[in-house]
Amino acid sequence: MGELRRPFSKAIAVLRWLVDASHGSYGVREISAAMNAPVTTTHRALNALLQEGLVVKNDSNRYTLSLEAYRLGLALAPKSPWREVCMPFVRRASRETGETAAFSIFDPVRLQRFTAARMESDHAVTIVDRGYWKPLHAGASGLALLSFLDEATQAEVLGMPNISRETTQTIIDPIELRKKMEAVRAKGYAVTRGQLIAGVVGIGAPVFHPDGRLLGSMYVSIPEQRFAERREDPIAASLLACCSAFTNQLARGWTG
Amino acid sequence: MGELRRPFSKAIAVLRWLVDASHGSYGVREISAAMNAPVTTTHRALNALLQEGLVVKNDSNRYTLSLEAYRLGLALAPKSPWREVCMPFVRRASRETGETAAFSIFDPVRLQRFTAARMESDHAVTIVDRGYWKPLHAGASGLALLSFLDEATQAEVLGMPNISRETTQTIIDPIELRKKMEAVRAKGYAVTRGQLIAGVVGIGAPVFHPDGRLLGSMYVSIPEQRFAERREDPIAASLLACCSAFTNQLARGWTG
DNA sequence: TTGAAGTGTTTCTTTTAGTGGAACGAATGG
DNA sequence: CCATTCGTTCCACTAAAAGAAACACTTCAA
Repeated sequence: MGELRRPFSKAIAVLRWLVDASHGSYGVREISAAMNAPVTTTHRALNALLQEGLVVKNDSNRYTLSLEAYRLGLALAPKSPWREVCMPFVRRASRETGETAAFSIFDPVRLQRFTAARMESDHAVTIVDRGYWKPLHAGASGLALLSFLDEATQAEVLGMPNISRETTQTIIDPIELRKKMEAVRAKGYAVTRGQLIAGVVGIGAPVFHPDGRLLGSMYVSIPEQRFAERREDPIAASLLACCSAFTNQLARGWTG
Repeated sequence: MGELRRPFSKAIAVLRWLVDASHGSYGVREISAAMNAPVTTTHRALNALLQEGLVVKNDSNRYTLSLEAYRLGLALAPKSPWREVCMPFVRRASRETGETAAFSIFDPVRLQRFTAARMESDHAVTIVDRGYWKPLHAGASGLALLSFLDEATQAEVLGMPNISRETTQTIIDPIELRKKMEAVRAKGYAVTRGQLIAGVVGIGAPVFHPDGRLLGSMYVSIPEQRFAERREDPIAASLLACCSAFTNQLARGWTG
């Protein structure tokens, strides 16, 4: 009856869930359900986290991330090798386009991306998202990455089980996706409408490491109402300039 | 010969060490030494972390924090319930005093503090520190907390084994410390010179939760050369105003 | 060229503590 | 007041964590 035993994995899964999904306190059974694990195991994992001071239990026996957990986050965030390097370029892109600009990091292991830095525009209406891992097949930022990967990796991504329909505009057919990717490569950047968030136009371009490997993508998000066709060219030009400036800076001394 | 078995604890210790002490890559034996644990155990812990994607192993078999680890930090930091609440007051204190202002959170379990938010002054010379847990017996921020704790807790702190001499100015004699604390209580804030960092004057005042318990302290750090005696009063006044404004804001609806 | 001293990793037996279904006692609520 | 939740404890079972030692590999000096 003995199932696979990986206490560390279980506890980290709980921690990760609390970090990603959370803002508040949760009961054992609630967490257990999310983990898809027996209550006892989750309870034990929570106790381990409790002992390490990463979660706290309040008066009504519900669990929350602890101050120490937040401290670790606060200590880690500024050390992130990415933020400091990409922030100037994100700022520049936002200033030049007048819209919300951001930089997505590509993870060659997960074959996913996440937004590492973002600069909101001054407009009252801006786009918010929550900075978790995102797929490559949907949205300008993802497609700007996917389209410039090598053939083998592209095939791997297209074959992944989580080619999900994020919105009604998401392309999930491999053939159509390949066609779209071809168009992206031809232009040098990706333009999508509401593929990831309904009502949002995205323009994204790849950022390469000087050694040639794909690092991430810079992108701009614009509410559909505010976007006009004629804005595409100048925005894309500005974005591409930022991307190559980024690569150049990396070339001038940074051993990533 | 079987020692205590706590795989989760070991792995978290390694992770924490990497987060706190690190900016770079480390070998197994190096980490093992820092952990004060057998190489094998550390190796296993690293493998667990590796499997969870929290660390990565580079070509020369050295270990570093992974992108995913940084992502967790980036995801966690902005969610910190502290930053968003205290940031406005830190900004105000910095603006009013013209110096670097910060807010320290008091942890009633660890009986330590750490800096949750900081606003640098515009001067060329500013104070930097690294945001880990700090003791209460040294520096204005710590003393502003220690002095306003209840008698029993104070005794516990003074009896702790880590009453360390941070600089030559640190007071470590319990009797002298009590005298200093008495003075702090009388004034309502703490002024220290170089107790934590040589050449830095600190002025700190306690922040209370509306329900009366001690939350943290706001403090200002000034390079000694730039500090004049006559500046103490206005800075302290500004600080105390910020602190009570903070408490008032908490009273107006925040269920900390 | 050799070998001493590093490194990270694997092997191995012992034994602890993780596993999870079931039972428990305290809240909660219709 | 019983039914249903909750978090927690109990328990036999056994997988995996422990850690000394051997291993494979690189480095570097003699």
